[in-house]
Amino acid sequence: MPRKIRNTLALAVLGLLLERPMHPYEMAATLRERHKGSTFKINPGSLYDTVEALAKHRWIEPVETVREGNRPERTVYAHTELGRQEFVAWLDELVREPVAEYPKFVAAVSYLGALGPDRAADALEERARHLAERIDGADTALAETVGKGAPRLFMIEVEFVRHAWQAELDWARDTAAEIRSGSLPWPENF
Amino acid sequence: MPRKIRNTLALAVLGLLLERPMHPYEMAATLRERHKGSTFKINPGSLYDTVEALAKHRWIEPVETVREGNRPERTVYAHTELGRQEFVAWLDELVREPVAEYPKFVAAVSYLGALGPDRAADALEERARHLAERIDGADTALAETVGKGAPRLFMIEVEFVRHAWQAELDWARDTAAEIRSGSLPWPENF
DNA sequence: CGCCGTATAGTCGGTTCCGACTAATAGGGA
DNA sequence: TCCCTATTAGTCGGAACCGACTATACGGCG
Repeated sequence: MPRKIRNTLALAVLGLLLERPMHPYEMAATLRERHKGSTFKINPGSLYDTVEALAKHRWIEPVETVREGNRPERTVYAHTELGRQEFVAWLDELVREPVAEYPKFVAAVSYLGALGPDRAADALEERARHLAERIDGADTALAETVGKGAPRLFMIEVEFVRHAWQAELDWARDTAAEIRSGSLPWPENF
Repeated sequence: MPRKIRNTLALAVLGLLLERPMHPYEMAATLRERHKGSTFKINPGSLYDTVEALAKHRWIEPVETVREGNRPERTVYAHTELGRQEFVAWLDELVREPVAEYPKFVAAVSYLGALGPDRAADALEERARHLAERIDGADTALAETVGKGAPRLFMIEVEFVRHAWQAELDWARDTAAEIRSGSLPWPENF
């Protein structure tokens, strides 16, 4: 039987609840505060759906419903023992086994020919510039975090995406250069 | 106004119809034949939905409904001029502008700490082995295609994913080594 | 002290996506 | 010739996902 919950936002929720009980809105705020907005797609609708699904499977449980001042009620959740176990097992699996992900860029590259050589090279060079900016942003975020004395492990995924972006940038530049130089020949039927 | 159709399968459909008219089932078969099954997620349900959406927006049009022998009716579609234009514009945009994609591995890495150092290093090393296999597979596919005299451009996206996998593999091995050597310190609270 | 922008907290309806299932035919072997 | 399997072609109901929208409260400023 495949895993019952696939949305990775559930992973974020579990991770947070392992620290301490929280209500959904607080989860979203905490994730954003920690720069996790680019790791997880934090959409209110998805978040509440996910929390509900986790509760249904008993990976988390509502622990109290508080009302502070006259603000709307908030349901605070905590992880269960089952949730803690599933979290680690899921994590382990996600790291061990690469899964197919169909990124949009790959789809586009597969029809690169349709742009014609000049436009394709232009587009790749522009992408390279955008990637360079993002890499700068990642470096800044990393330096800032290390500066505040936080352990590297807290931003390890940023190190990874930085590495991945660098590789993509290199490929984009090299491929653009190959197109410009003519060493990547362009067939007629495009 | 954002793009009306986001599913990249629509890109594949348009790309095929620019070659010649086809019916949906034939599109799926053709894509699989060309090893595009790892670039596009070809699911029958999604495919028929996508074709319908494309027709609704007049990017493609039904050109005939044939019945061969006693087989069920098949609706053959062709691209429209609007479809051809949108295809190229969309392609251009997808190549130029990196978009956030939230891959599962990044999500998992962001909680790598929860695995503990030994298990994390194990998991990363296993991933590296899986990636090495995939890279071999990509090399085989590339060699085969070039051997058949097909232009490199037809498999350019395979060159890209091969490059991306290699970068991921390098990172996984390096990070595992850093964990093993203790140069990536592990905080207590995990 | 009334007004406005921002933060808090979440709802809801629609679209998209998925994959198990259906159904018919062609081809091959016993 | 009859059955079995593979191939052809597509349907359908439900799960997942999204993001615009709602509603209240707080704090500062003129």
